[in-house]
Amino acid sequence: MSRYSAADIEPKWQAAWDKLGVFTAKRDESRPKYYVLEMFPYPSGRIHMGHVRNYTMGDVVARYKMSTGHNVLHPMGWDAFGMPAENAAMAIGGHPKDWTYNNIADMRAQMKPLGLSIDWSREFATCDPEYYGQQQALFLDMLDAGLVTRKNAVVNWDPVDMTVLANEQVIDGKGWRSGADVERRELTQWFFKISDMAEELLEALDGLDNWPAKVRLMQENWIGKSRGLEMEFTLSAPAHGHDTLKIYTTRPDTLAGASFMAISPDHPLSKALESDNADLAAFNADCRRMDTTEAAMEKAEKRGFDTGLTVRHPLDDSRTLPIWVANFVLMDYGTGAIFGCPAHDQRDLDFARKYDLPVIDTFVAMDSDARVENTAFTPPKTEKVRWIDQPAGVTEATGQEAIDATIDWAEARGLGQGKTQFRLRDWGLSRQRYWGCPIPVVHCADCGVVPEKKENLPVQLPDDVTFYIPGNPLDRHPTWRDCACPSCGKPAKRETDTMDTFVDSSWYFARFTSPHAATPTEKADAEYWMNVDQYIGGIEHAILHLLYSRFFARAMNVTGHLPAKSREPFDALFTQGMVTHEIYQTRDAKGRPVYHLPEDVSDGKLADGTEVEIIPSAKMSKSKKNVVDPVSIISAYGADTARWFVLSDSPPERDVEWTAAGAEAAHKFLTRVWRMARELADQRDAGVGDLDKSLQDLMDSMQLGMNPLDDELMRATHKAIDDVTKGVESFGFNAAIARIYTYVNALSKSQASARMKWTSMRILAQLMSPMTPHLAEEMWALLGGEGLVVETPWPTPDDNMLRDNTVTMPIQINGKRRGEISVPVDMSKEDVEKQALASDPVQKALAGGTPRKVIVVPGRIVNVVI
RNA sequence: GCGGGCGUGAUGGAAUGGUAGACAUAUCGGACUUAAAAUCCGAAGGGCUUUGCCCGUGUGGGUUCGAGUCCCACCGCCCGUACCA
Repeated sequence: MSRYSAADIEPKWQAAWDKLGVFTAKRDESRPKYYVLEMFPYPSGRIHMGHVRNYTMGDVVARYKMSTGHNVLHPMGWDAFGMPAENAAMAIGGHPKDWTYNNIADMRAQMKPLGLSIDWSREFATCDPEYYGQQQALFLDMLDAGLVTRKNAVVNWDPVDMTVLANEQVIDGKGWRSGADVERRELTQWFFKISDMAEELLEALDGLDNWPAKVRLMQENWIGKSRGLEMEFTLSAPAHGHDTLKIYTTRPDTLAGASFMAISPDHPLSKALESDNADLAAFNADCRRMDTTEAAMEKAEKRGFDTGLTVRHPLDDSRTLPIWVANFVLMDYGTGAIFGCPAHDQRDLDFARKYDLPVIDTFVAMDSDARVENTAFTPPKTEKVRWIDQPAGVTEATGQEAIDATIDWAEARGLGQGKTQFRLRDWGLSRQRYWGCPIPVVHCADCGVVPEKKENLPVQLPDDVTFYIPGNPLDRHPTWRDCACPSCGKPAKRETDTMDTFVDSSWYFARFTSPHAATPTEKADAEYWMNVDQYIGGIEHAILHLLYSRFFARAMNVTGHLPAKSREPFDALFTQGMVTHEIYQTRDAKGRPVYHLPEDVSDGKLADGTEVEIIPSAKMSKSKKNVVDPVSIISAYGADTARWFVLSDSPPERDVEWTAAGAEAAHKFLTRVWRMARELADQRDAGVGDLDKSLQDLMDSMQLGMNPLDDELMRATHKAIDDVTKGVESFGFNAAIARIYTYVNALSKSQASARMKWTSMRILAQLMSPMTPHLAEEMWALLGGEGLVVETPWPTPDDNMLRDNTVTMPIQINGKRRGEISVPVDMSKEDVEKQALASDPVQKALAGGTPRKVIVVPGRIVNVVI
């Protein structure tokens, strides 16, 4: 071979790894285990660059850990249930099952050429009956343990298609197919009682030291613990059997500033009033004609309806407050009723101005008497303020102090109770869809809702279903629902709801430890392999997937399927950024955007010379025509180039922009490295000198009398090992790669002996092996390395080789760089100061005077203040 | 709306509160070549009155001997917002 050919190299080494089974994970108590996991993909049919980046990062970690003596588990599977399969069946015909398994086969075939160190023997798809049957067993155990409940919840209902819509299927309040106005409809649904674990899920965040702080913060805010006051207001006159209105507030300190009450359209009082108030009924109906997302609710115009009812103000019997129905009050949170304090809440203020309600200040800033006009006064709860009217008698205090005092005050007088509230709601898992895990329960006329017997699992999806009409095919299947009641044996009907696909992805990491066991997990395997030492995935999963998985791990511990140490299943988490690409866009006659494929654009112009508008760094999407297909990159340059590029150009947690030039450059670099190895190998073949087995051997034999050029390269090699190791261990892959570039530049310029260069080149192969494993094996083999790189221990640097004798220190005058001095590393602070003061720029600036202050940061900098 | 994050040369980016721009791309110059490609070597933030000085990390303030980094406000983009996965 006379030039670098990935097409020849890559399949060869993949076959070599397969033959030895180096990636097959086996329990081995004698070695420390390391479980590295990337979030498994949805089988859309094509892998994309985001997958390449995600799995390459995991592969770097896995291969590095392998080389440091760990027994590595690195599995792969498919998050295979979900709506796209049903949508495909509706759009193009066929069956979700065929579509899904075909996609999996395609994606596996696209993924394998990447040369990932995956144990494919553990592969499974969540739509395998073997997997979802165990998920049903888990569900039954959780039901038994009291972790599951049934209650009502609202869904998006499409009245034309007669079907439940997902939030993403509701566009501007209308169904995506029918275009009909979507309605909120209440259904009885299954829930996991995740809110029972809110406190623990919150507190345990503290222990997740190796998770990004931002993810812990997002989860903390999502769980949303707050302490407030629950209290009752007395209605001036009872209405529809209600004589009090129970509210929950996190700001009881502002009670004196209450100027109206607001209740949810779904509040029992609001519903009761509908019967004799047609206008209110119409208002409520209008409020319910909105999709169910929080964003839509919050962004909608704030509207209210005056019920005409009033309550008495608890602080002053002579004051009455009107009760309004307001579209921004959620029935799900607190009691579905609040008091409005316009002076200290912007939303309440906007509402008060709109409907001409009073604004009553209860506190002002320490240094100002300014009253609220059109901006509510909402200082942080930690800021001290002056109170005008405070029930608990507080005069000067922070908001938080006033809240605490008011809760105590209200409890002492029997006006209300302090209450800790969580924002986190129970996890509704019912889905009215076919392509999901059937919920294994039976509805019996006599016995009610009965769990299916474990020996009847899996409750399998029927294959003979059609998708010509919307709705759940399980519902309309002629026979599938029919079954015997597990309790009394009489004819009964199966539940037709299936599980949220988040359930599937909430325990797959545990299943990988024994993917084909007859129980959800196998004790010894779970005990050995858990926890996941390093989990890698997108930041978009920061809340739901990760929170649900944390809940599931606890539930699996409660039900005996995971050890207690796995209640937190992911020891370390890394969230990686997206792969983006420029969009090339022109406009049609009507000014609408027209998108163009990258290959149709050169020098910012189309073939016919039309200038294109370039939109940088956009998420890859088919409709914008800016998708780069990994398969074509691999066939053009090879997997190592693709892997090298996605790691090199951006820090892993940030987005990386795919550019053709960048890919080209990555390939050129790998070619250059290969050529250097080839040339050295040719010299060896010509019989110049002997090879040493390792860097250590070389050092031992050359330590004395080494020539300066060898010494220089030796030091560069040790520094490269040190820096690359640190980079890989800290997810600084781009920095590690930059360091490899520097090292290669030094190596190619070096005039050191052939022996030294051979050894350095082999070290280079090792340092590159986690990122470009095929090229590394090839170099290793060319240079006479023993065995495979993948099985060779990672090199360790010698501390003596990392130390420099002198250091260059910049000299600042008043914080601006004015010169530098070179001093021995271990020179004392005093001597460094003397040298710095004696230097030309300082002497010049001092002009005979004395400095006001001299700061010496050893090994770093000297700052002279004049 | 709310919660979280990000913003540095032409471009991707580097920088434990301590020399801003490592490394790479694009560009320019040189070597090699009949020529080109490839390869190798080199230059380069902007400006000026160029022994040196000024400006410069989205914008405006602040803390510090010293701020890309910490604090406050604002602008823009991205992620999430509970039935997309």
